[in-house]
Amino acid sequence: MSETLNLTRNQELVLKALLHSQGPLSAYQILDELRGEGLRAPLQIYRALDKLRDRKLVHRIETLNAFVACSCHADHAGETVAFAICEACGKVEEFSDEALQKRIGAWTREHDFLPARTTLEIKGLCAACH
Amino acid sequence: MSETLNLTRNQELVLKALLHSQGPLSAYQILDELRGEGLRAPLQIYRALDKLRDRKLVHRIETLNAFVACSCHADHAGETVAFAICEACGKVEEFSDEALQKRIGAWTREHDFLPARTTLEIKGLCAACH
DNA sequence: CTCCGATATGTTATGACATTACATTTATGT
DNA sequence: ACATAAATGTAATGTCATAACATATCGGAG
Ligand SMILES: [Zn+2]
Ligand SMILES: [Zn+2]
Ligand SMILES: [Zn+2]
Ligand SMILES: [Zn+2]
Repeated sequence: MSETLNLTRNQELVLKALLHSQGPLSAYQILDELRGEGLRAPLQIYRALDKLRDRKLVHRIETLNAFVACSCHADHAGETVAFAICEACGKVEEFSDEALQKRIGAWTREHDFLPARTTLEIKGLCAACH
Repeated sequence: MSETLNLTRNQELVLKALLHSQGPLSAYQILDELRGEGLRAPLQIYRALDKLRDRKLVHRIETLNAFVACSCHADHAGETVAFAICEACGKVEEFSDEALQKRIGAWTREHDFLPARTTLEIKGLCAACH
């Protein structure tokens, strides 16, 4: 699977670290996990993350300064991706809500604002934690 | 006006710095503006910001690591506050959309997620910049 | 008024997150 | 084989935020 993605060694290592994690990881946490593989500097992680984010294989959680592997079931074409973040167990659920996007689109049209990227992060307690 | 808010000296200085600014300011930018008033350390700014944020007089823009004075026309009671951020001129428009909140509420109910705080930031170009 | 607890302040040091700059290596297409 | 673009390695630095501790100010109970 990763083979078909033509990832470089560093990119593949970073992606696997995120896939194996239960929750979001900071760049420095990823680095610590990959020191055994020979990675030493933060920049090696950030560069891999940048490429993975370009390809929507990884997302950044702005409110946590951390990263998650994409768990999208559908495609990312033009979608606004949102996250529900449990403050108890740390799990992050990625989702994309059609109606929500429509509402955001309605606001931007009404206010003549040309949107480029939308960040939507909801913090609270997941079903298992309340 | 600020007098009726019973702000301390540092809080009032920080709030005024944000009110006089055209766009969001980082804590360190605020500090630089207030060195003339005798402030020297980042913590003095962060402490004032914390109090101002508690009282919803200031909001943090997560995607910019920066802060803005509240420009809310209505009250903040239970509202989700959102921001439209112009990437050309830097202006930030604060808003609160009832329908949007309803949609977010619908998603969280459907997924049995108990929301605490929502962050919604839209980056793009404002009416004046496109 | 005096004491006391709560809140705010001042200062230094440190921790956490991210990028610049530059040299080197590896992949790709002609 | 060569030229070019992409990726990597490394060190230093920049930016954002908090910990720890000492001091000062405010406000109410006695
Ligand atoms: Zn995704
Ligand atoms: Zn949970
Ligand atoms: Zn506001
Ligand atoms: Zn603009």
